[in-house]
Amino acid sequence: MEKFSHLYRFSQRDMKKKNITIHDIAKKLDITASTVSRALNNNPRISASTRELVKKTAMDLNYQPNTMASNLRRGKGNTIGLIVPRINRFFFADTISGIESVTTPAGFNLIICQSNESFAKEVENINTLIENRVDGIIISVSGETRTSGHLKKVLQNNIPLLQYDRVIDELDISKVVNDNFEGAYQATTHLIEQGYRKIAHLAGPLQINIYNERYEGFKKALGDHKIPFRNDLVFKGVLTYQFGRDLGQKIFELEERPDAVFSAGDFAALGLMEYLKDSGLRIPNDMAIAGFANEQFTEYTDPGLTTCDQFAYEMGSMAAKLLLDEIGVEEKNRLTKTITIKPKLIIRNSSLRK
Amino acid sequence: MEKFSHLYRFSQRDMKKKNITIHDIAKKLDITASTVSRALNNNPRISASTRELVKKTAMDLNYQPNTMASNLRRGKGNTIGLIVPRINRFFFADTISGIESVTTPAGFNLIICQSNESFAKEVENINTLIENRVDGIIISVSGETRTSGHLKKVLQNNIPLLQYDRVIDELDISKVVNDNFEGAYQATTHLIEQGYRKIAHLAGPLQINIYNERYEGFKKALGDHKIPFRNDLVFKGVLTYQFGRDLGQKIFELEERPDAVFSAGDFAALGLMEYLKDSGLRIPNDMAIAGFANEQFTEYTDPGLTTCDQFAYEMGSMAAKLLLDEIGVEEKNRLTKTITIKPKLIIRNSSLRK
DNA sequence: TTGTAGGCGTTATCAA
DNA sequence: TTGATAACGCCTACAA
Repeated sequence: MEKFSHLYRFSQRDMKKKNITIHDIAKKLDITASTVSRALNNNPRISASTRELVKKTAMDLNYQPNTMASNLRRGKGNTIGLIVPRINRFFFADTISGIESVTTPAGFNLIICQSNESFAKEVENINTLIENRVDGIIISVSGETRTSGHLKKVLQNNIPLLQYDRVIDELDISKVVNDNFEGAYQATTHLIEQGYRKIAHLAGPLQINIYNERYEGFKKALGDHKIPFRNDLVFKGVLTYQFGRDLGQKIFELEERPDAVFSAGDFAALGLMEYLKDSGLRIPNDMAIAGFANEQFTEYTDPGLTTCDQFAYEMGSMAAKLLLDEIGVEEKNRLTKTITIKPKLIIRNSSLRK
Repeated sequence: MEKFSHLYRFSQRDMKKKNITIHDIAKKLDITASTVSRALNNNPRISASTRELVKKTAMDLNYQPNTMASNLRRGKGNTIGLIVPRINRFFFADTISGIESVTTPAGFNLIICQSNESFAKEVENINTLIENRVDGIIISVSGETRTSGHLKKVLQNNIPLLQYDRVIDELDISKVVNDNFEGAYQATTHLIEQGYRKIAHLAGPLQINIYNERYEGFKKALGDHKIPFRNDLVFKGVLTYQFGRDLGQKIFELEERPDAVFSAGDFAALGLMEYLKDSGLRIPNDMAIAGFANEQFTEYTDPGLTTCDQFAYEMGSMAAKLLLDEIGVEEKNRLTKTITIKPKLIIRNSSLRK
């Protein structure tokens, strides 16, 4: 019997565990909740003495403000929603880091969702964020996303929306993007300047803007240097390591091999390079290779892989700053801005003729 | 004048833009808000017909449930807080991905904070999450964290807390960890079995549990194979690429060089390997190298780097599942569980004697 | 099956 | 400078 009563006491205590509210503080100090609220929020219309007293009491009672209540009352939650295709891609992880470095100090929470490159999941994510009444949304769209109805819904709900990296162009909203065209142009030009003339291109899905832009930059660079564009040297697919390896075989067996390859992604470039190395070709002497994204590993491959750095962390922090700016401004006064970040060509030995 | 009045209309409309509530739906259908609430929440105590009607009307009116209100009323926000040292480390990015893959389908939002390896920032993060009344917190502590007062505060607030990877041991709470001891033991044993006898160790800060465990595993493996432990072959520091390079020089110039090195981190292992290669040593013939973490690049270095995979994604998803389990259980009935995941030794050419 | 009523904890407005 | 009051939108006993 003894031990049961003891259990009972415990469960009683658990049930009763109530959070301290501003009313508790008010009661203790014999003032009203409004005063407590004002004191805690550093409202100027309050005497310094009560402010201090309230704060001290709050500490003593181990008071924790209830953000949910405050959110409801003020009609906003100081939260930014973020949707990315995948968190564990280095580029996106880096952008997230940059975003967080801005949002948290500014007093915003960051809710992160990943679409896993699925349009349906992205729509779900959007709905969740709208229901949570986030103060703004930053998105880099999934590989499947072609339409923007779900994004328009965000705007209809009067939530500032900002796109970055992968964007849908039909929307009149701010964005932070990489100058993919310029990056591809530079990389291709670099290959040409190194003396390569028969240059192939591994292209990502051209419906995704970034890959299309890189493709166009590639073509432009050829044209500007009077090198005929050859469609048979463009290979399209999802730019994975395996895709690169498979293409390596195809390219290796070509009657008339290209002397250089510009891949719109580093993983495919790597797969390609490894296959060719395994097949006995020397990089870059027999074939030069350049990638895109400056993935972490590109520095450590043998030879080092020439690629384009996208300043991911900076893209993230700029996107966050831009969004916070928009949140602070009346909708009708918002300007549509596009920040384009110029990528930097990182030249390594995979393309450098000795 | 014409255009001003038109502007005025717009601003009027903006001011008035009110969100649809369950009361609006109720009014339109001439029923009460409670009924609407029940219909929307699939409460069984309601007729199928009204349920459908309500849902249809909600759609028509473009109703968005107000999660903040619902949260306040129910006293919980369906939110999980996550604190990691850095989002843009591949290991953590991967764990986050795993966590998200569990929390979102379960209907929880994920608020992510990074401590940037700073204890002060970690304390701030904790406070924010407590104020937000998150339903649970998952944390991997910063490199500076030695005390657990801030974590105890979480428990005092009756918020389930779970540690993973880097943990503070003085707390009686569940955790998901890597078997660092075992991983290090395996890696070292592998080197010994390959015939190496004079094995050095690059150790991380030993105050951080994971590095200490790896250090102990290393020592144990030596002992079990009757190889004397030599303190002068243990090098401590923060395991960056540069640290590895610098140590490469030091080790290269040693009168009596080790014939193998086990590094508690991949980046330092890489720096070391590059320095030694540049100095003309052949890996693994002149010196074998093994790392820890299975960073993405380890597969692509030349030679490939032997390392330990930690199943980061799985660690994340297990941590999330475990936490959600605890959230569903009364505090007094919660069990303290430790899930230890055995790492997998990935043997590559950096340690494989031909 | 539906309605009534009250409150979650906070803050804004008005009044004193 | 402080107090009284109401409302943010939703959910849930309890009543009908």
